[in-house]
Amino acid sequence: MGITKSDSFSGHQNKVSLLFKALGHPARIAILEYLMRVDTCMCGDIVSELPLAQPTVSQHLKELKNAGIIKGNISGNSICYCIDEGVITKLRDYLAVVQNAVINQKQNCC
Amino acid sequence: MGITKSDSFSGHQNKVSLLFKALGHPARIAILEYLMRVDTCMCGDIVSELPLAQPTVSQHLKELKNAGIIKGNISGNSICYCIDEGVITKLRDYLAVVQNAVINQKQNCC
DNA sequence: CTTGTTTATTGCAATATTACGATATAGTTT
DNA sequence: AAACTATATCGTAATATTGCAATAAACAAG
Repeated sequence: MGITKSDSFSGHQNKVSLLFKALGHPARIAILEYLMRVDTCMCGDIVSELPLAQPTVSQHLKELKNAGIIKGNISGNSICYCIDEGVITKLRDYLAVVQNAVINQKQNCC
Repeated sequence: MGITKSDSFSGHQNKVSLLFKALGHPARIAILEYLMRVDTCMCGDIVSELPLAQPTVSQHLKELKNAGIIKGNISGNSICYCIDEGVITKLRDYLAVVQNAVINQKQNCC
């Protein structure tokens, strides 16, 4: 019913899916890639880099922050955003486990 | 407006976000982890493993299949599902690029 | 061909997400 | 303090997602 039955799944499964979900929108990937590209954390104008209105960008930033994918420090009257490497590592490690499990499967009929 | 402005983003950004989005639900993570655990591709009953009704599971399987994360082969009157390792690798590689970019940033003020 | 088993599709209700205008808040500058 | 800049929040409309009952479709077994 549009309501996700979070209670029916493990805490681990919920946590992992929330991280992936945060990356599941092109605007948020664009933000991530912009933060990569600027070669430092970005203290300032992310809005002008994206084809979206300021409140929409603010909302996407909030979701990335809530998921822990980016961090934001107040710096004067602007905000300094950067990617939290730890979470990226966590996701990489998770996918490594998945990949290893698949590789080591005794049968692979597909 | 609930409509994602896909046209405003690059094809790459849309593709990546669709992969992450497919993993952005605990039921789909549970399916992935079940497929890992059974130590082979699962030819049969995934429904009984999940706390969801059969049509709901079928829908989640369809989304994983559409995203290319799992493959399904017909095998008699049941279906054989397994994880597509290639896509997992693709996501790992993407996250590795992100991680390296962050590590090599000249300044990291956060 | 009928029955049972497994998976997919349809239709719909409930909730979530996306987007943005308007407005608020916080800080800086003059 | 007034004006300006940057970001957040509120309210709301449009669309998407989630979940399931009912039903269909595809195949196997008797």
